[in-house]
Amino acid sequence: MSATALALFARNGFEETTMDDIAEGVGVSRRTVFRYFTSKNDIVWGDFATVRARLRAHLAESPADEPLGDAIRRAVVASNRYEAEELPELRARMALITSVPALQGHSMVRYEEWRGDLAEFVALRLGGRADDLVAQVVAQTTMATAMTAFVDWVRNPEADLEQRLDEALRVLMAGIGRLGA
Amino acid sequence: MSATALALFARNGFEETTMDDIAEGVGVSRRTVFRYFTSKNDIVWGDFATVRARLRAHLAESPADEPLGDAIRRAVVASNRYEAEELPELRARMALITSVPALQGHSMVRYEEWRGDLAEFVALRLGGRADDLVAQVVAQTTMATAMTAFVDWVRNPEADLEQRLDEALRVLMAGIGRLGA
DNA sequence: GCAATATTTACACCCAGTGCCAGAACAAGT
DNA sequence: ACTTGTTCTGGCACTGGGTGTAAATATTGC
Repeated sequence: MSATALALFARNGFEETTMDDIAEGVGVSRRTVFRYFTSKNDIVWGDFATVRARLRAHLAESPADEPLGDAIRRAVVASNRYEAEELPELRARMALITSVPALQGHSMVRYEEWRGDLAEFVALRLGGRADDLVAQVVAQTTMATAMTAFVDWVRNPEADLEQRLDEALRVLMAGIGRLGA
Repeated sequence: MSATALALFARNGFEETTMDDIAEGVGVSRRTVFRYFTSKNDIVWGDFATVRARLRAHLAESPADEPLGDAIRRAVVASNRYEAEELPELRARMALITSVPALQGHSMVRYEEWRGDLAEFVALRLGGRADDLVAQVVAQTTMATAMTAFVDWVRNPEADLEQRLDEALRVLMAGIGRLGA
C-alpha cells in the first residue's frame, strides 16, 4: 500500500497526488487508506519506530566511559545501517521528505520522540533533566545534523549514507565555532 | 489584523480558531484574510523579514578575523534584540510556534531563507559553497539551537532571551561532543 | 463628477481529515 | 451448518484550509 503511494508520488508529485488517487491505485476506498495512515504525510515515513528502537538500543549499549559525542555519533550512524536492497526505497522516501515543504515540516513532529530519546540519554550522562537547555540543544542539533546528512546523501547518488552521517556528526561534535581557524 | 488573530489564538487555541472566526473578529471577509496572509500558519510569524535583514547586516559587519562561531553567535543574538514593550507579543508568537505542531513544522519552511543567509556567510568564510555539507550543518544546527533557546525562554518567564540564546549558541559552538568529560 | 485602478467580497470549487453507521468478512464456539 | 462476536471496509455527510474568478465596491487621480 505504501509502495503504491510512493510510486504515485514519484511519478506525479506529492501535492499533485490526492488521497483518492492513492485509494484508487491500491484498489480500496479513501476511508480505508486513512485507517492505515493517519495522514497523507505519514505515508512517506516507513516503519520509523524501528529506527527509533535501534537508536535507543545503541545508546543503551554505549559504555559509561565513552565520550558523549562518540556515543551519540556511533548510535545514530549504526541505527541508520541499511541493507543495499533497502536503499532505493529509503532514498525515494528521503528525497520526498527533504524536498516537499509539507513533509520537511512534518519531520519536526515525526522525530519528536527520537529527539526525546536522545535528550533522555544526554540527561542520564550529564546528570540533569531531559528538558534542560543543554540536553535539548544536543538533541535538536543532532537531529538537524542527521537531516542535513540525509539531504546531502539524497543529492549525491554515489555518496555513502553512513559515511555522510558520520562526517556531519563529527563536525557537530567537534564544535562548529572554530571551523576554518 | 494579526493582533486580533493572535488574541483569538491565545483565548481559544490555534486549531480551535477558524479562519472564519478571524475574519469575523477583524470585520472582514475570509477571502480578504487570505489576501494578507498566505496561510493560517503565516499569521503567527510577524515581520520576520526584519529579523532576517538584521541577521544579514550583523553578519556583514563581522570583522574578517573574528572566529566563525563568535561571528554567528553575536549576529544571531544581536538580531534578536527587542525593546521591552515588544517582548509580550514576541512571547505570545513564540509560545504558539514552539507548542503547536503545525507551526513547529512550519518554522522549517519559514526559516529557510534565514538558514540560507547563514550558509552563504559560512561559505564565504570557509571558501566553499553554501550547499556544502559543512555550511549546511552550521546553518541547520544554528537554527535548531536558536529555536531551542526560544523554547526555553518561553517556558521560563523570568529568563532573558538574549542571555539564553547566547548560552545555547556557546554550547553549540564549543562542540557538544565533550560535554561532561 | 468621472474614469482608471485597487481592494474587497461572494461564490463555487478542491482536497485533507473526521465521525458515524451499516454491512461484509472472518474467527471462533456450539 | 448456525450463531455470535469482532474486525475490516465502505459510504456519506461534514468541517476547515486554501484557490480561482468575476462582480461589486472603494480609492485615487484628473
